[in-house]
Amino acid sequence: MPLTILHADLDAFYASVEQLLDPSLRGLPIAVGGGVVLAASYEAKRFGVSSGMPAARARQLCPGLRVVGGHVREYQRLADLVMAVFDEFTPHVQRISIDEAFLDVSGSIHLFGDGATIGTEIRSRVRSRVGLPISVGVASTKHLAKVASQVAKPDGLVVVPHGHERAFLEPLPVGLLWGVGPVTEAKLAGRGIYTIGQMAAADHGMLRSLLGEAVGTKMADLAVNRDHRSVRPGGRSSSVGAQSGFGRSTATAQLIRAVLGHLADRVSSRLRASERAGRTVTVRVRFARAGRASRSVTRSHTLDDAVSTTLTITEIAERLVGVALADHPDETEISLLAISVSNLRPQPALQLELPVVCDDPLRPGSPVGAARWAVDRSIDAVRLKFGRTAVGYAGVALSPYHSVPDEFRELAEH
DNA sequence: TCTGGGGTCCTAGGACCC
DNA sequence: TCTGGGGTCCTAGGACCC
Repeated sequence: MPLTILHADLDAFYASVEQLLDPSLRGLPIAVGGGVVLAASYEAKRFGVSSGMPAARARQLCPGLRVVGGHVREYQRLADLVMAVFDEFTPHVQRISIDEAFLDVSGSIHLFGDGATIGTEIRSRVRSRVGLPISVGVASTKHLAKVASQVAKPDGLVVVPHGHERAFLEPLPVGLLWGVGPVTEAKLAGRGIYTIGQMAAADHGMLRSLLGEAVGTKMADLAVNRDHRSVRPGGRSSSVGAQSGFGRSTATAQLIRAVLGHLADRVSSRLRASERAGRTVTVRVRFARAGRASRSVTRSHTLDDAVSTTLTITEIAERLVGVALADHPDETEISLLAISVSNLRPQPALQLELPVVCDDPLRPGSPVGAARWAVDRSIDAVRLKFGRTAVGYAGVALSPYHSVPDEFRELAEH
């Protein structure tokens, strides 16, 4: 028996929430974001406005565009309500971002009806209870369900009947395949491949040499709807990171320290909140030079022990940025810094009190690490009670380098 | 107009071990 | 002494997704 997989995806999510909260925005072209567009309503998309675009550019394309601020808390709350609707049909729900999920309803059909019936009912409940439009794709594999939901947008349902998968895929552009972006699309176009059908007919060896072993094999499989991935509930991220863009600036020690301090604070407090720590610290530096495309480099360091203390991560990051700058002596201006911690493992709060875990990885045997744990735990506790801005490290909390308000940063979290 | 921020996965070379 | 193969880990970069 073929499986029945649904992919459910809220339409223009942030923009739809804003229109839900403020009825005067309904039917109007709107964009959510500050300097850049995080989401555009369908009315705005018709003018060519898309996410990731600078707001100034979006206004040029769409003169009547309303740019609205983000109701960050509402996004999370409403998305969670939608996910709760999914749970009513099956426990096999895999959330893949704030606003979309896969559902394996194969075992629910005898209770609720076939995939089309369940998809229709989900759309109806989300509309009536939450008030948001949602598109649903129904198919026998995850990948095809995802393609179907894209075809269904906006506010639609597309069912791909079993046995008709390849006929459905054949005429569609390769860009609809999950994993095909601008670069891959251009490479395929160079071989005269524009549709999924053309890709299915292409020589597999050629695809692998053109796109690389893994991507080539995957594409050859997807084009003929070979997709054996199952819907897996849960799953935590395998890295935690933060970045900050601040416009072209001279790379002074003060700037670097202030930005890294702030980033390390965000990353480490999130690590501790999820009771995790990581062994690998990675920094990214984006160089900015007038009249030339910016480029970024990364430097990473893997420690013997996992860390999650603010000051330790700050110090490692500072050292790594120093290495990156030393490797590029001709670059004097930077426009972005990022810190990411990976190689994560559980670190229960209880363990934090143990001296052996508190060892300072930069200076093994040093009691400094233990003191840092205590300070971080205290800061976490105060913030839990009085809010993030109540307390922090001097020079971090007072730093002027906060180009984007923290609420906006949290848009992309989770 | 190269703009924001938070992620995943893949590739390729080198070190190291068996 | 040289040769071979396989596996794992680390590092840097890049494509892609929301």
